Order: sequence, then C-alpha cells, then structure tokens
Amino acid sequence: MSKIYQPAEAEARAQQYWEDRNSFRAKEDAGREKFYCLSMFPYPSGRLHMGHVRNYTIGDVIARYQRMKGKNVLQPMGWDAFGLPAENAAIQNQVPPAKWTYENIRYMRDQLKRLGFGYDWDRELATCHPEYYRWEQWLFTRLFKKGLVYKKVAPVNWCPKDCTVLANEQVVDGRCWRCDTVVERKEIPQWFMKITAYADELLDALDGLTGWPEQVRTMQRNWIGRSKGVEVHFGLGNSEQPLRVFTTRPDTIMGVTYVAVAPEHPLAEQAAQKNPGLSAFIQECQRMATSEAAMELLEKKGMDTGLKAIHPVSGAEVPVYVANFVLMAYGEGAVMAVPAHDQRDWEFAHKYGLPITQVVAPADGAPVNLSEGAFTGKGVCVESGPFTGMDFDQAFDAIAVYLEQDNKGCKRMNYRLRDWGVSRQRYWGTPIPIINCPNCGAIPVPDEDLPVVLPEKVALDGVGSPLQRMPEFHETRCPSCDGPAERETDTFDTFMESSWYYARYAGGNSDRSMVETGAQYWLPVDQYVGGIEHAILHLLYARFYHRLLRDEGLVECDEPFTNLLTQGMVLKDGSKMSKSKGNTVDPQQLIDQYGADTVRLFTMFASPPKQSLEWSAEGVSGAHRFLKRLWNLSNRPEYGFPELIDCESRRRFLGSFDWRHLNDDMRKVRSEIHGLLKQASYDVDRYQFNTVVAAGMKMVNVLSQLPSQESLNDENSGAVATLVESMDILVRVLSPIVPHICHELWPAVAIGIEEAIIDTTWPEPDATALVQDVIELVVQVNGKMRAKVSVAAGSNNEAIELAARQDPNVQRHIADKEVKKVIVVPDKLVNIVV
RNA sequence: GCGAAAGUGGCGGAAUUGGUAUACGCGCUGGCUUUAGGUGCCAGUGGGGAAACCCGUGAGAGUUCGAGUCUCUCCUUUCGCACCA
Repeated sequence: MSKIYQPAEAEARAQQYWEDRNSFRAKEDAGREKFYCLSMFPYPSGRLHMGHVRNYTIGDVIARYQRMKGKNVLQPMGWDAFGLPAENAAIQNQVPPAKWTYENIRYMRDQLKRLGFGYDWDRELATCHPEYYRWEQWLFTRLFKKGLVYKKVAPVNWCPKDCTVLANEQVVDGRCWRCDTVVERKEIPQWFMKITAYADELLDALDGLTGWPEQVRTMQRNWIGRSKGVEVHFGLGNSEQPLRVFTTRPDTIMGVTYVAVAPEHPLAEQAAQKNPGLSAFIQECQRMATSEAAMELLEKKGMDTGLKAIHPVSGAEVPVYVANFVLMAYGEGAVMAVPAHDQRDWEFAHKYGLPITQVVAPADGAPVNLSEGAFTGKGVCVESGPFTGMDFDQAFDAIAVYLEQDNKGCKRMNYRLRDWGVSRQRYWGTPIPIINCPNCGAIPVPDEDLPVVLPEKVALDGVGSPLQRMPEFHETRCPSCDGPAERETDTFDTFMESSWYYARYAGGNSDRSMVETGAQYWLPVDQYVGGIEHAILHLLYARFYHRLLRDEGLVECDEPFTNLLTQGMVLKDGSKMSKSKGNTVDPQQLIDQYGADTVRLFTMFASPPKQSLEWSAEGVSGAHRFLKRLWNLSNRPEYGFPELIDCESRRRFLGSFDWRHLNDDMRKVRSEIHGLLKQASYDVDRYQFNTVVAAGMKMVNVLSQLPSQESLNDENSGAVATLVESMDILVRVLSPIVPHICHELWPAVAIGIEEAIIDTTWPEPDATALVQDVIELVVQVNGKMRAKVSVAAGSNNEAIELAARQDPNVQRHIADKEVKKVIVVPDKLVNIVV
C-alpha cells in the first residue's frame, strides 16, 4: 500500500476488482431477502451534472448499505434516451439524433463507472433501442383492444413557418423559439390513454403509500383533483340539448341568477355567429389564454350571449354569459353562478349588474352582509322552496334526488385529471404502432410485425417530421384488408418509456416478453431516489402504467415504488445550479482533480439527502483532506506489525484478546468508538448520511490522538487491539460512502477476514463496550446548568442527589434558598428546583 | 388565495422520546514543523463581561422542574398548485 493517498490508482484498482468478480450482478434468490434500489435514470444530455452525482451517490450508498445488512441487492442503470434535445442538437450540428444519443451514453456511462456506482450493467437499457420500445408498442396494441386508448382531436402549438408542432417549452411569449413566428393553435387527431379510468384507484392508493413524502402524495391528490358534486342541466328553450354544469354546492342552486360558459364552449361559439361583438370578445379571450404569464392577473370579464337558460327547479329564465375565467377543460366548461355564495360570482354580478339572491344562512344565525361580499360558508338553506331549512348534506341529497327524478341532473364525481395525450408530432421517439386504412380506420400493427422500427439514418432540418418525408416508412398495407394504408408518423410522449423501465430492469432484457417472470422477485422497487420535479407527471404515469402491466398479468403488485426519497437541489450561491444561470460545476473536473471518493464524500457530508445542497469548493477540499487523514491513519505501525500483517495472525491476536484487560484509557477509547458506531448505525438507517460521515470523522479524531505503538508486547497489546478493532469498524462504516479508499485500506485493517470489504457486513456495536462504570451527570439549578458530577453507574437517586448537592458551585446557588423539588433523570441530569 | 416545508454561529449543518444548544466540517485567528509554497500538525473561535455571571435557536405568548424540540398568534423565506365551479 502506498504511503501517499493516490485516489486515481486506488479507485481504478477497486473498480477493476468489482468488474472482474461481477460484484454487482444481481441474481434472483428466493431464499434471500431482496432489496431493489433504483435511482431515476438520466437523459443522455452529454455529461453528468452535480444533480446526477448527488442522486446516484445517495442511491449507491443505500444499495451498498443494504448489501452489508445482508440483503440481495439489485441496483440497475439505463438511459431515458428519446427526447427533444437530441433533435435540437441534430438540427444545430447536422448529426443524426441516434448518433448523438449513443455518443452521449458512452461518455456518461464511463463517468458513472468512474464514480464507482455499484450497478448491474448486464441489465442496462436504453429506451431508444427497438428491443425496449417494441414492448411499449406491443402493450399499446393490447390496450387498443381493451379500449384503454382512443383517438380524438386535440389542440397543439403550431408554427406555420416551420410547419411543425411545438412543445410548450418551445413557445416563448406566444412565439416560436426558433423563428419568432406567432404560434397558432391547431386541432389535430391524437392518441390518448385512459388514465381517468384509474383515477379513483390512483387516488385511493395514495393513502397506503406511507413510504412516500407527504408532499408528493398531496401533490398527486391535488393533481387528480376528485370532487364530489352534482351535474345540473339547464334547459335552453328551443334546443333539445340542455346546458350542463357541474357544481360542488348544489345546496345553493336556488340562488342561481345567471350561468357562465367558457369562451370555447359550443354554446358561446354558436351565439357568436350572430353577434360580432361576442365573437370579438371570444377571440380576445383566446388570445389572452395563450400568454400564460398574464393568466393570474387577468381581469374577470364577461359578455351576455342574449341566450336564456331555464332553471331546473324554479323554471325561471336566467341569462347566459361568456366569461373568461370559465375553463373549458374543467367540469362541463360551464358554471351555474350563485353571487350570494361565491366570491368570484359576486364580483362578476356586481360588475355586470346581475341580481344577488341569498339562499343560505349561517347555522348560528349570524347576520350576513351581502353588500360587502359573498357568504361562502356552509349553513342552512333559506328562501329555497322545498329545500328551505335543510343543512348542506340534506340539501345536497334532496336536490340531487329532485334533479334525478326530473332527469335534469345527477350526483357524480368530477376530476381535474385529464386523459393522457401521448401523441407527439416529433421524430426522435417510439413510433405509434397504428396503421390508418381508408377503409378499416385505425388498425393496430399485428404482433408479428412489431417492432415498428424508427429509422435512425435521417437528416433533420426543423421543418416537420422526417418520417413524413419517408414513404418507405409510412407507406404500408392495411393488416386487415391488405389495401394501401398509411402508418402513423407521430411518436409517443417520452414519459411512456420512463413509466415502465423499472419493471424492465427487474425482468432482464428478455426478447420473449415485456416483463419476464423473474421480475416478480424484485418488484416492487424498495427504494426509489430522484428529484422532486417528477413528483406529479413521471410518478403518476408510472403508477398508472404499473396498473396497466398488472391488469395485463405482467406484474403482481399494485404499486411500483414502496419508498420514495426526493433529494434536494444542488445550489451555488444560493440558487439552483443550472446551465441557464451559468453557475454549474462540472463533476468531471472534480473527479479528475480529487477522485470519485472525494466527490461522493462531499455530496454526502454537506447536507442530508432531502435538503438542498450548497456547493462549496472549500468543502470539497475539506472532504479530500479527511480522506488523506484516513489514509495516513492506516499507515501507522500498528496495522503493519510483522506479527499482525496477515489476516490469520490478526484473527489469532484479536480472537484471544480479553477486552476486560483493557486499561481505563483504552476502555474509554473503545467505548467512544462503539458509541459512535451506534450513532452511525442509527443515522444510516434513516438515510442521514451527513452525520454518518461526522461519526467517521470523530473516530478518526479519536484514533489520531492515540500514541503510535512501534512494537507489540504484553504492555501495549490492549492499545493495539483497540486500534485494530476501531479501524476495522471505521472502514466498514465509511465503505458505502467512499468505497474505493475503503477497498484499498481493508486488507491492512481487516480483522481476520480474507474477503474484500464489498462482501463484508455492517458492524454491530459491542454492548459491553458501551457500559460505563462512572457516569457524568449534568446538574441544573432551576433548569440552568451549574455543574457536572461523576457518579458510579447504578447509583440510586438519593446518592445522585447527594453528590449533586455537594458540588461547590451547586451549593452556592442553593445556599440560602429552600429546595422545593429535585428531579433526577437516570444517566442524564439532576435538576434542583429552589 | 390554497397546500407543504423551513427559519439555529461568519458559512454548510448537528441535537433520537422535551433534558449540557451550536456536534462534525468549512472559514477565521494565533502558534509549531529548516514550511519554497496554496502542505501538515497544535490551540482558539456564539455575543457581552476583569470575573462571578448574564444573554442567546425568526418575533411574541403559553404548557413544563426544564422548550431549538410541544401549543397558540404573528413575521419571513422557499417550493408546489393556482380563475377547479
């Protein structure tokens, strides 16, 4: 072993060792408890950033720790390889997206290997490989047959100059990011997945996800947005079709004085045909809606359509308004307005001089002043005909029953969640496995013709999708009638690929099925680690997809991820590290300068995983300094005695050593080390790795201060035994965090173990080492610390109290006062109240 | 507006069930080592005070023998959702 810490060499040796022995290859073993540890796979953007390093270090520390606890660990890695940046790079650099992506993967894979993450590379996958996405296409055709996918016309952002569809993030202030042309809304047919069919299950199961942060569960609950209410039908005179609205407050129905519809509502568009003023207003609303920034400040405006709606209970006529705050995408795109009991309706009514009719009064009889604002609380119905006197629940049911009998409405749930639009008018993605036949309609590609392979040799110019210019791709024959037909040239949303990769890892890269049966051993994922930015979309889609796989008989459990850890952001100078802010730090430079262990140690020590991490160059060099101290510590003669140099001698020496023969000094050292081990074990279990590192640093501090033993004899055998045992513990405790240096130091410090540290266990504190003969107690007078006293372990309260009272400083504070009470907390403190 | 989390030295952060506030590290100060150095080691480092001691975890109150921790009110910051009918 070198005298000087040389991380580059040590790390290469450790990594070579793991690779030669396939240390991280995971095999199903029904006799062993499994642990599936997964970090969110990266988009191969080019180079790892600090966020990746932090994410993957957290995952790796957990995986290595679980392995030391005896679990059979699976930790895979792969590439979320489809996506827009590859197309952008292709346009800028004239490189096909596939080539760009594969080059990035190669570079980033090397970076991950240099960081020493314990991945089972045999299970590596890239979502752009046909062997992967073919199963996504296969599942889609199954779902098509089940009716869980459907096609409908939906709006997209369209750039008329580039003739291309833009993603939301490519629309900047309503203009195309490339050519600055004003973006239009265009309605085109797109595929949707019926996630709403699983809305109730996805919502209800959140209660059982106790291993997830409450914040994420709340965000998903809000996103699904289930609300219980009543659908109410307002008659429209001459029309057969009533105007439908959804309300969560049917108890206020008798206070409806107008109804309001969204600008995109068919009724609004119909009325606008005969009303140029209304038409202009609707166009204005739609223009405003595209510039998202203005949304929140938007003035609430409306316009009377001139139409009248008939109240389903009273039969009264109420005006129909178009209002810019009514959302077409929520509920029925129309609302019944009750100005007396809804603040927004109240303001609108004031602005347009509409009547305000109170129909609910506070249950306690408190007065209501409707000239100042709406009364929005729940109470008792008043002036409400047959419903007068009812409370909210009674009125809710009675009105629902009344409407149902009259066929003018019904109770129902409403959801904020929409079905998942999965069509993307882009090239670099999974081709949608559908053939459009003029005679037969949309026909799924038959199993034997899968996968529909995406051509990789293409040139992109940013105008439209190259697939549309490739007849050899899109010209085909109908699988049903064999007539000429057109293949879909749209591709899937890339969230499709990331919704099931965890299951694919578990089943291996099988060409026989989407998820091989071996996956049942590994699933669900025991620990998922990733960024909070995926709290809703990715994690909700994955939960949905998992249920699709379950209902297809491919997986057995209901949820994909048992425990979720969302790591904090990496900050520099108080704000998030990002390319756009130009405050990034390239981890590769740090690895080159200090080695992987220093980078891993810094990211683990600077803050606990869930909190944000403040970048600090000094912190990195501090981490490196610690590793050098650790290295130097194992260069002390104790670990290189001729008598101890091989494991067998070490085992004999330690095995025959009787810890009861330690002198007081060494007994204290050993007690400290085992106390720190206990602390570290507690903290590593709760994933608070910064204090695990702190415990390791304290161990180094304790051991560094001990005098070196230049030879072994009867007098110093206790000191040597303590040092050797302590070093064994220290290296094990640090090994999940800084595995390379620990691998290298292990042969020098291990007690009688021939195997490498990767195959050893987490140490257990020796209970007898923690027992103290003399206990130091804090003595307080009136809750303020005044002294410390030492008493023999097991002293009774009287003895402790006596010792405390005898302390001179304590006596000064209680001298002329009456002692009212004495509280003794065993092994901790005495509080004398005067 | 709604929801969530968080406010502790110069900085990152610790304090497990209420029980020595500021562990560990960074930075800073002084010293040592024939130290070329940006290396290494040792000591000190919340504020006030000569000291005894007093003050101190965003502000204020409360519970308690004892509160960073529990309760209430308020302030600030960050994040998420946001015209949701």
